[in-house]
Amino acid sequence: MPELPEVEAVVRELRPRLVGRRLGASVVRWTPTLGGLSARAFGRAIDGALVQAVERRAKWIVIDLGRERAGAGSVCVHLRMTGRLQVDPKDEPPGRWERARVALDDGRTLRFIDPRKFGRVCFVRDRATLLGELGPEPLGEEFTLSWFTHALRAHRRLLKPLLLDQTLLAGLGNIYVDEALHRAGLHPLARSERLGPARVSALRDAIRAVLAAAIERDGSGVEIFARTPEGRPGSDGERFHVYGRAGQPCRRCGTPIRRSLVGQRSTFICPRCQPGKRL
DNA sequence: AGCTACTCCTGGTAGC
DNA sequence: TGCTACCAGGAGTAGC
Repeated sequence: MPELPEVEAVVRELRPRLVGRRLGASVVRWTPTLGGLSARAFGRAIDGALVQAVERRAKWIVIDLGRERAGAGSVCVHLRMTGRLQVDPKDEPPGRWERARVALDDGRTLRFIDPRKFGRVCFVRDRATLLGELGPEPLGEEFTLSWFTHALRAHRRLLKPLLLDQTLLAGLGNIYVDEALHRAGLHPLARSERLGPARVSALRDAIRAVLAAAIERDGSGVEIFARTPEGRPGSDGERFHVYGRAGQPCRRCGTPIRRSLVGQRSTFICPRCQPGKRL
């Protein structure tokens, strides 16, 4: 499932294909994709708008339509579990899972494909409507050690659910939280307010290292989710240390990785590298 | 305030 | 072969 690194990869592929393009007519095959807006209102809002920029904020893809009267606002896309955004020739057949498409002025078309229908393509005048509550970017300057120390103390929550909370820190999902916790040697059920300075620092470093490494490799390795907008699969799938590796030996100490549920989510730990409560 | 359970969806897979 | 049952999960919400 796309998390911050996969979304970053998509944005990097889309940017040169979209910036400077003018949007045209849209076709929406599954209206809930628009997040409440009618297909007609969506079409009216974006038709004729010029794409000024394509950016990432947390796991959102933000297509900035600038401030022209015709297209003031942004199209914000969330891939959720299985969403994909790709630019194809305009005669590309929709296939079974296309939920929406928007014509481009270069003869191509921007397609949103999403088998499980969880993804969203939202038009908003003010992006803060969707992005305003998000916490800082884990790779950004705001994610300082002192801020993180304070945030972990203030919230008094279990570590994993807290790290998945996008209003605290924006961009981590199930995979990279498990990877970061393993790298930092921390248990997912540890209390956030009880982490000492060394562990807070190790966690912050681990989060950044895990995300940066994933961005470098472009994609999560889970093929269906890791495809770039051109449909190429992401690179190697051997990168994870714990995620999806139940029963397999920890790459650091050889102890079998254990799977359990934390807050309804699959959670993978090495019981030796991440001591704490039993899962 | 934080925690749990539930909801949205459907492709894939395990079991019979 | 063809069925059923269940799982995956980001984020929002309700209820305690």
